[in-house]
Amino acid sequence: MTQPSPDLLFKALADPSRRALFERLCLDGEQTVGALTAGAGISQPAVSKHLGILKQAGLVLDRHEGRQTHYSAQQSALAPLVDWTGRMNRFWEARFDDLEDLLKRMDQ
Amino acid sequence: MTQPSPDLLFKALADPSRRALFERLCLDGEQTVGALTAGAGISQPAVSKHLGILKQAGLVLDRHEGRQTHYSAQQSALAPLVDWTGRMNRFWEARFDDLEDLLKRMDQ
DNA sequence: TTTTCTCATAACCATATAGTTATGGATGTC
DNA sequence: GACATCCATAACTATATGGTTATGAGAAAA
Repeated sequence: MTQPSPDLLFKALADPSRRALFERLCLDGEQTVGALTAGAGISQPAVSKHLGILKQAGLVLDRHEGRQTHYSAQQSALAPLVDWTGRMNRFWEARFDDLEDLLKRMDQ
Repeated sequence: MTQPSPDLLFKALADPSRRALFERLCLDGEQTVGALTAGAGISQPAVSKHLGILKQAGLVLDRHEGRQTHYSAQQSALAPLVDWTGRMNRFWEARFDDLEDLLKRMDQ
């Protein structure tokens, strides 16, 4: 199971409809396409397409049961996002530490 | 100073060129447009446009000095992103806790 | 079997987006 | 003043994207 690229994740989550679908799956748990379509303000094919993109990004899992498909959030797929923001902030902290060191040295 | 919306942030960071610019500002610190253009594989106007979008999302600050503009990363703007991923994961943990509770109760 | 239901895909359209070249304004240099 | 440099904006183009309606495949119901 390879890590999804941050690029795929950012792109998948950049769209408000997709983010709303993902959030709903996170908050309310597994849902069928029909249920998700009911809540979203868009057509069923649009929902299916969005779910396909979320799935490709590793953000959701699908489970077929009879004639309906259940989707659920795969929150662990957010890991690369957390890593990325962490990396960006780590450098901020590092440079902040540098600044602190500098100020300390200037104090002495 | 109002929090930038997750939507603006996700959209701003969804583009690889913009993310590369932001990463570079995070890692290497303040840069002029010229310096950034040198590294990026795109034209100077393209870089300027991307920087404009990053600025609108609150991700970068600009500082004018003579005829050049220096851009720097505003990492604190990532806060809404961290919050969002946190919220999505909190619910995961909550439901995980529920599962644990359930298993414990089943054990007794 | 026939019909109905659920979802995915196809085909299409309008708009958004990311890039380009051209240009101009402001600032520094000669 | 004349020229060069740095950046932003304008105008344009090609492609990507998000939506639609139409349709079809597969499973359940009749």
